Amino acid sequence: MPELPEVETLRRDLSRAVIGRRIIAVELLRPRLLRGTDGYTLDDMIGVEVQEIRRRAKYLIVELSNGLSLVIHLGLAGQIVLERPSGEHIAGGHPVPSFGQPLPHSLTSLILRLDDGSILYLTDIRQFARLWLVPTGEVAAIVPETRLGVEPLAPEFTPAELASRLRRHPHGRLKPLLLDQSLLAGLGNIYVDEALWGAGLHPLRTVESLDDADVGRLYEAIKEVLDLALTYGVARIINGRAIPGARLPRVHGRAGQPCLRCGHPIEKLRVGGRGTYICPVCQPLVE
DNA sequence: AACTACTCCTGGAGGC
DNA sequence: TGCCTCCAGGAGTAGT
Repeated sequence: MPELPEVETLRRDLSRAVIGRRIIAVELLRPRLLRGTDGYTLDDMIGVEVQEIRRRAKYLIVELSNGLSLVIHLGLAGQIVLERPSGEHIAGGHPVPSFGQPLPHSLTSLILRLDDGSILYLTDIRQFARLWLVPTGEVAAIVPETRLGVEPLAPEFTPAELASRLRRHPHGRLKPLLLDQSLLAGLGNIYVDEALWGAGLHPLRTVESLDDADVGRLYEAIKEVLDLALTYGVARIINGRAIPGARLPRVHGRAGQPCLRCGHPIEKLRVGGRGTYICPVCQPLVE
């Protein structure tokens, strides 16, 4: 569930707390989390300063002062919580286990201790998160530009760019294409549903059925949902169910509840094996 | 090119 | 209460 807005929010929140801090201890409780070290070990992070935290697609890249980078992908249900000495918690990623619950949890995979007394916990109830420690110059081997498309927050992402990328797949359907990280990097199941609802487009629409106005609305809807999530807070969903009270989600996880635009009940379908939520009135399937 | 199925994994929900 | 099955889903791979 951590998609671009969750990872970007975490990047921003962690950056203000850990940049300039030194790592004083590393505990890897679930060794399978670590997928590649290029011959280094996690102990090579000890005594080293955090210089920068970057994001590409759904990857977090923690650049260290010794020329290494810790690359983190939270997978389906990875969560990071930083406990600061003040008692403040900085938390992001999957909301289960609940933020604020005592840590470490039985599924906590990694613990980093920092020189100001902060402790960072990576907890992952589905064990699909992945970690790599590699020279910063070789991060591209883990986060390959050849397999990652345009960043929706970057200036290169324009209506023309979206149209050009979609038009390479005239027979492709919208939802699988928007989930394809090599086309557009960072959207996942939830925000794709939100964007398609915003644009009034059915997830099974083919690219060739879209006119320029449709693509323009889709572009604006993607920008809008990312802006909502980054400004007012990420979508709140646990085990596929929307948690009421936030601005997002507006459609995902709301099966049976009224569409916020027209009142018709939201329907759930499966598209490409993924649970998909639509308003059948606002998002008609036309070819 | 487009699609499906399968793998990794665990916890929560719902059926009976 | 308690088993059992299904589902959640990012990403990679294999097969059609």
